[in-house]
Amino acid sequence: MVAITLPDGSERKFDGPVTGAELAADIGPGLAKAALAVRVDGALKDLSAIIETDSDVAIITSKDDDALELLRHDCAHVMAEAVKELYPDTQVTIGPNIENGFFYDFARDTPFVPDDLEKIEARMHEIVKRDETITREVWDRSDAIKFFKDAGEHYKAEIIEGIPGDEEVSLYRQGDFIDLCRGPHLPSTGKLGKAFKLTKLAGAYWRGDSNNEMLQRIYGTCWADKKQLAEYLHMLEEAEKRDHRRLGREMDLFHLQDVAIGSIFWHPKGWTLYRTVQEYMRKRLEDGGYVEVNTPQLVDRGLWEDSGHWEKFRENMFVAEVDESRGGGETHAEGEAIPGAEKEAQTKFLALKPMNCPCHVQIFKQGTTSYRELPIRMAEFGSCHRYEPSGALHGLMRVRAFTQDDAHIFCTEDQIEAETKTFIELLASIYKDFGFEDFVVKFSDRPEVRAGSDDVWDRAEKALMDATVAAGVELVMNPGEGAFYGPKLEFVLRDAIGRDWQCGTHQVDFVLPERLDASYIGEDGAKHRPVMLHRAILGSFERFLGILIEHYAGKFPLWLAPLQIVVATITNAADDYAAEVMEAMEESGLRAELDVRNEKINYKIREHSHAKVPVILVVGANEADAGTVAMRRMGGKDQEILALKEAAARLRDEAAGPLAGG
RNA sequence: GCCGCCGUAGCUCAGGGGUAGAGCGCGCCAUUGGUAAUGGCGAGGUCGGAAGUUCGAUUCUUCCCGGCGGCACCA
Repeated sequence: MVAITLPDGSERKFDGPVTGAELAADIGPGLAKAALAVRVDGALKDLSAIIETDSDVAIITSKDDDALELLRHDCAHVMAEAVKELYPDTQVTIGPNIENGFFYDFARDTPFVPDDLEKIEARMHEIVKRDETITREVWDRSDAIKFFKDAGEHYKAEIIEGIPGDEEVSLYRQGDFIDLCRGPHLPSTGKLGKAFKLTKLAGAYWRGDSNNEMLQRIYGTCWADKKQLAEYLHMLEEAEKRDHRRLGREMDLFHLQDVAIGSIFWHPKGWTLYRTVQEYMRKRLEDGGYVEVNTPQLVDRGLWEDSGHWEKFRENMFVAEVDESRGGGETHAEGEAIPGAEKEAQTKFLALKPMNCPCHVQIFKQGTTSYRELPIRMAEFGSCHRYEPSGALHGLMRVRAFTQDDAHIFCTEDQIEAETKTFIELLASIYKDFGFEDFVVKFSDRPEVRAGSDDVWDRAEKALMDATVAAGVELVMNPGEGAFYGPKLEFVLRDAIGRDWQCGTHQVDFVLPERLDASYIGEDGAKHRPVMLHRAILGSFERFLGILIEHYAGKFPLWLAPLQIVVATITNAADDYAAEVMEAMEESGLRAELDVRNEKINYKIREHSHAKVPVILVVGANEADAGTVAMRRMGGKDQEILALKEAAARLRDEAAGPLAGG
């Protein structure tokens, strides 16, 4: 006797073991048809799975959230089947689900081209139409390895060899296609439906290691019905419109150019935005007890050797070679011959700083520091250069020249927790001011290769963890991803199309103070090592502004908008009054422009709306007579008639932004 | 750095072995118009760069540069 409890609490009894399919049929023919899989005591299983003991069981249909996982994974299998049919010389490797879809990696001598995607997709629809039964088989491991090796599927064989000995080796068969898979799967390919689309083609290294061969990856998206698919595709299109690279051009904020790859040319409007954010940050740091410093761009190799960067970070550094015996002080790229410098050359290497920390330690080391002075929170809007791999460059998000809102907190070990908590609170408050209520915090703990004793790591990790809990922040664990010198927190924001970017960071460092011999005088009169906390909130201005542009889709709140107000006239008769309005705005410290062109008001509204100017003050003869303005907000249809004085006061208050009153 | 795709006017894109075209934008003229497209005229391109094939290359081939999407990288 097997008793099945359904989600609604009702119970069904069977004489013996029963499959999910039988259970569904027992409940009703409609459900039997719609059933895709079962959840038995919390675990998702095939519809054909035999339930032998009393269990809580839910029948999964396409309406369940779980169904998407099944559909997407089946979609990957159907794609692999299609690929094997069309291109038999292809080897299949792995094909997991990802957010919104799936991918499958294939090994093939000739790479796929975009046209192939259409053919594969068409074949996938055929396979769905064939409605092939999907069956699960458990194989003997060595039989499975032999089977795949004989079939020329060396990657699959390698995967099976890696499966732990106590695990079952299960294969799923649909038509002539058979694949190693943990499952579960749909009962047949027909259940997949039509709501899928292959989206992109990419190279990907076998097992994610760049030393391995590159495979061909095909990405796809898959949904429960066509409506969901259409919605998703539409969302992608909309997201593209808020791409910061596109808005940067459309809104005349910045540009990139071959002559300085990976560096930003900031235009007046973009630079206004940048400065607004920077001035805001400066104020918040000041209030937060930071002192601001500025340190050199070009720093002698010796310091980088001492700090360890020359050894660990050399590949990412821009290095200039200088012959100091020459009067001109010319610099040359490393390796380039210096003309006429065979003799007497006194060559020196200088590097553009990729980080600010070693320089900050130099400031810390000037004179002596008492324990009474700690913590010292030393901030710098530090310009850094890193030679990033060409394939990594991405608009403002990944550049070779950037400015961090960097700071190093020199403190005692006892102060780590409190400083961390204070930092997280400051960060959350700042993110909130920029409109980011949600962000992901990752905790990266000790990596395999690390400096410092386990005891020190225990304490550092505990301090970070305790501080995070105290700050009420939820963590995602990122095991083994800490820096070699200490654990770190990463604060991650998301761009318009769902790509994650690390912005804020907070790292505990016991190593650099040691390497650069930083010390303070303790209560006992003896020298002690300070701990360094490396921390940034925005991360880099470039990346953060990229995220900010996408977050607001260019429609900035008043305090951030590069151009806040346009005063637009209806007729020339209002020109003089418009100039008065303009003056009132400027006196209120607002960034305003006057538009007295001989154009229709429709034309002006449309143009400034496209430019995403938050406020348009329309003035015509009526307003001039009454001493008012007609205020129109970005995106709104209605207008508000206000006395000029009141409009100026209200806009001034609003434009003060989050720093208002401070 | 690796794989694939792409590079034609300021922008979006069409075209194609005989030195190029649209829309928007831009300029000029007319229009003084009450809240998201007024009308007319006009300017603007070494078709990413370098070689090669050809009588002739923007078009075909090769290499280089850059961009895009991934992968790898990301103190």
